[in-house]
Amino acid sequence: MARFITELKRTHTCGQLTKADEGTEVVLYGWVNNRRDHGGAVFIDLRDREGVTQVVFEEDVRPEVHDLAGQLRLEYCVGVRGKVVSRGGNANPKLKTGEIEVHASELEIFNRSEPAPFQIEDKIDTAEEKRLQYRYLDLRRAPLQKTLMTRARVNHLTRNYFTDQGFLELETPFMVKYTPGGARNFLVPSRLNAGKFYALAESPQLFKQLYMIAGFDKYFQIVRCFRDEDLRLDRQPEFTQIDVERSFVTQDDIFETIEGLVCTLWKEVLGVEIPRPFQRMNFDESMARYGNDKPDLRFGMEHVLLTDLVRAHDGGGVPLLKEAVDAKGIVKGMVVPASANLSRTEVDKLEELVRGMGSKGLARAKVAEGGEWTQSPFAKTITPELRLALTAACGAKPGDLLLFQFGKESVVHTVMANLRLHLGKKLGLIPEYGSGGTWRFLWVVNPPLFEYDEEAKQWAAAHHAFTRPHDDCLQYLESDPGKVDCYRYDCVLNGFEIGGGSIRLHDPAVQARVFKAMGISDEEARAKFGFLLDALKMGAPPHGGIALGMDRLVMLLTGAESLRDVVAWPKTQKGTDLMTGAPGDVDAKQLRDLSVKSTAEPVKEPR
RNA sequence: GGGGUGUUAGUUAAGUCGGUUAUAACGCCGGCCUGUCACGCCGGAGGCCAGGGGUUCGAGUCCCCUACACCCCGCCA
Repeated sequence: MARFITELKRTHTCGQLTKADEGTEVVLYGWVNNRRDHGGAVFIDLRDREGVTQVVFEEDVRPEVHDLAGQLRLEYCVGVRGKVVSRGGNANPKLKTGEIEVHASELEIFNRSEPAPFQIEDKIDTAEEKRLQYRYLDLRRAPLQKTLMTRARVNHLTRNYFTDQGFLELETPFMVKYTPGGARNFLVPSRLNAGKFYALAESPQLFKQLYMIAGFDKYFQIVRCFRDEDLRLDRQPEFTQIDVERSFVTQDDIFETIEGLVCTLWKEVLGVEIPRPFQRMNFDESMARYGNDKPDLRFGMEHVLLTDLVRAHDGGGVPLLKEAVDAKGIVKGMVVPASANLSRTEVDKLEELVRGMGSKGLARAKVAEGGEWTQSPFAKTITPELRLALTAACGAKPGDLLLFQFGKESVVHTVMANLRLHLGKKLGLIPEYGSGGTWRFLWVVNPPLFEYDEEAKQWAAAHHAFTRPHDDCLQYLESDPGKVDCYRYDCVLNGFEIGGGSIRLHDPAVQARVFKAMGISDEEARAKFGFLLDALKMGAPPHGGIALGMDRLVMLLTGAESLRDVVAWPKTQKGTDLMTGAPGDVDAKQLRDLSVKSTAEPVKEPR
């Protein structure tokens, strides 16, 4: 008998064989996906990353091979040699290779498998905790195999796209100097410099700008970034960005580059043509209509800003509304169509939801025939004039339900944005993945450069301090910083921010004014960003760029519901790796070498 | 830092008003079976009900604490 692996090389994958291969002698390698032992004949579904092929072991052909096949169990790793035979009337239409099967003449068990902690199936109910603990088994499942293969394809397509257009793939350091502002950094103690720390790069931002200054005018990188912030469904502590920077460009040039990439990905991976150019929306408009800067445009239920109306009616007899506008808060409303037919209990549940997000409550009103409000805390006190004006402004018809939020601007926006998304999902307004026409790309543009930090009583960079203000706003830098818009842009898809970037500030004089507006002294600026400020004075070209969240792109391309489903080895919500146990303890000597001492209380071990 | 949900055989779940031996399916072990593909049939093993404390004659079930996981707010230039 010939030997597997050394002599018998794999001839086909398990997703490959068809009727056309009938009569061919083949060698397959893979895992036992399922077995059906009929005594005289053993059926095995053999699985590799390409698919599943049925293998048959018959008693009267090779008794010793049949006997060995009888020992096979789920997830055994095996090699099989045999002949491709048509299944005739026994074809399985559910299987890509269902028209044929392999009649085995040789079998080798490379490795047996203990019973797996969960069964390796496409659809699985096993708790994610258990799946993450045995991630290498979870990754054997077809949906995750497919996702990671898509991910590899995205990497490949991205490299080709940029390389073909003359971009250089250049690397940047992960271990960098800590710079304040922005995301919290992971820190790495320096053994050779006691008491000093590297930071893990939260993005290649400054280095890619320095590449521009160095003259590498078209740069890209598929790069890991690290942020020590609290995690979410769509946030991991280490994640991958498609990072891009160009010199001598406008915002529109960046948009063209990125739209080209995204359209290539959607065409090649999904076969979908995305219309260009992408829709654009001003930041202010997005906040007003959707409550955030990453609106999901796949459904309506837009917000209506009612602040001016309420102020014009001086609260309309409702003390809470008057208080809100008097305190410089805002008022927003939203219409839930009559067809939604929400019960009293369901609306109470919504109220619970918004309380969890910092809201004091959920004011509501059901519009009756004739414009009366019912089921509303405002119904008795509100003036008819304001009531009719609000109903009209929201475009509500009899039977519709009005929902209101009022008070502090940021809370109202957040609560209303989440309420809209929640209702969109609950009422089935969001088309399912793959149903077509569901890719709503959007550029959110022209946000303010600064936002006011209430605690510090100080204007601060809304994104980062190196974003270029609009030229026609420069006059307000000193007098009214809140009025300064900038060349910052976010690429949004179906409610996810898939990328963000800006045209950078390359003019040292304007840079100095921006720092001044933020109350950053020359010395402070020098201490924090000295090397970049120096570089900007050395013939820095006009430049700008963007970073796309690669994991999120793959998530959207594959219809995955969580970032953890598109990252091979993800962390839990507390940033731990359930498989390896990271982060772990280190011994006292290691800490001494690093001049590091932990102040953490020893963890009480449960006994 | 805050709010919420959950934790019962290897896995997924059921478990009534607090009541005496904690069920089922799949998987696992043994046996039978040549056309199955969610194969079938017969038999079997498998549990500190997350951990700790309390209430009670009696706790999987009620209360408190802790751990872990998940979702959200804050945070994420």
